[in-house]
Amino acid sequence: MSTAEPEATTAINGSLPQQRRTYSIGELARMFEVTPRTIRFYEQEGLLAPERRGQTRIYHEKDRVRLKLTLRGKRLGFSLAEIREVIEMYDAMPDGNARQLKRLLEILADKRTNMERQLEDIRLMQRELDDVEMRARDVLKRLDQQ
Amino acid sequence: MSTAEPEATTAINGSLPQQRRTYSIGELARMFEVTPRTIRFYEQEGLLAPERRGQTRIYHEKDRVRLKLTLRGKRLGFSLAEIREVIEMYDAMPDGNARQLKRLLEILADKRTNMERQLEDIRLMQRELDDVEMRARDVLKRLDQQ
DNA sequence: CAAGCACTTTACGTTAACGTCAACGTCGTC
DNA sequence: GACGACGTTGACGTTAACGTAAAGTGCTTG
Repeated sequence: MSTAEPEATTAINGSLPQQRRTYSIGELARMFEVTPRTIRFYEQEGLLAPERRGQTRIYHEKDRVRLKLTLRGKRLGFSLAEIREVIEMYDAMPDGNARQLKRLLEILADKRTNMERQLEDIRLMQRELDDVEMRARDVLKRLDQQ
Repeated sequence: MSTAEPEATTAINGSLPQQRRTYSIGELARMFEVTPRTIRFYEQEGLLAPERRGQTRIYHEKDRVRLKLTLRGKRLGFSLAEIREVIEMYDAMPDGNARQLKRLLEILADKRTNMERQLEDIRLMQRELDDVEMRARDVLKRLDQQ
């Protein structure tokens, strides 16, 4: 459970007209505080598909956004396989058939209930933390008074 | 990411005066939709410490609450080691020295920022889902019209 | 041109969190 | 008293998500 994420983005394809900014694997790795190994692994798992210049990988905005979404998904406890499933369906959307699209909507609904669940969990967990903290402060105060 | 959790509880020690309800490992496993193996594993990792009647494990309310908190923690992406750390410190609280208590408060603060992070992630993720769903419905509608 | 740096692939290693299987004990009951 | 349901302890297997090490490519900089 780390702590990194540059700026905000809107949709899954952060497609402002044509920012011709590209990134090397090292740059991207530093941006998100992961190792290049991790990024290559995500590619191997079908989560990224960067351009190639010869051997070397070239990452565009699209790839950066995908990586960001992937890491966010991970922090929320999704497996890479689950994340890939959504990404793949999203990519297949334009020419997706009705059955596929409906399947996508199902998955999305699923993720949604998952999010709701987590919200509830977080609220409950925050209460526990409140409770434990109160007691700890209490004991501390008593120690001070002696 | 499963879906189970019986009723609500207040503090880490759901200590209503004396509910003399106990549970077998199988009962507990069914309640929370985990396997007995999982529960034994949590014990081995120091997250549970049930009473023993001969060979057999006897679980009380306290154990049930711990298990619940453990599973909730897991859903929020905490490792078993992290969860144990909090539980251990909580147990050591009554006679904990100041240093330990302050360390506990630090950990709690840490978990808190973590929760905040997750809340933000969830909000962002929900927007992505909104976005993807909209587009999917859009494509579907177009397919219907043809 | 040698050194250094960033990149590449291949392949084996590692950790967490269980699953699975064997081999056994202990009830209640048919 | 055999059977089934439930419990027990090992011990080994498995999966996801990388880490790590080896060995090579390609640029550019002193």
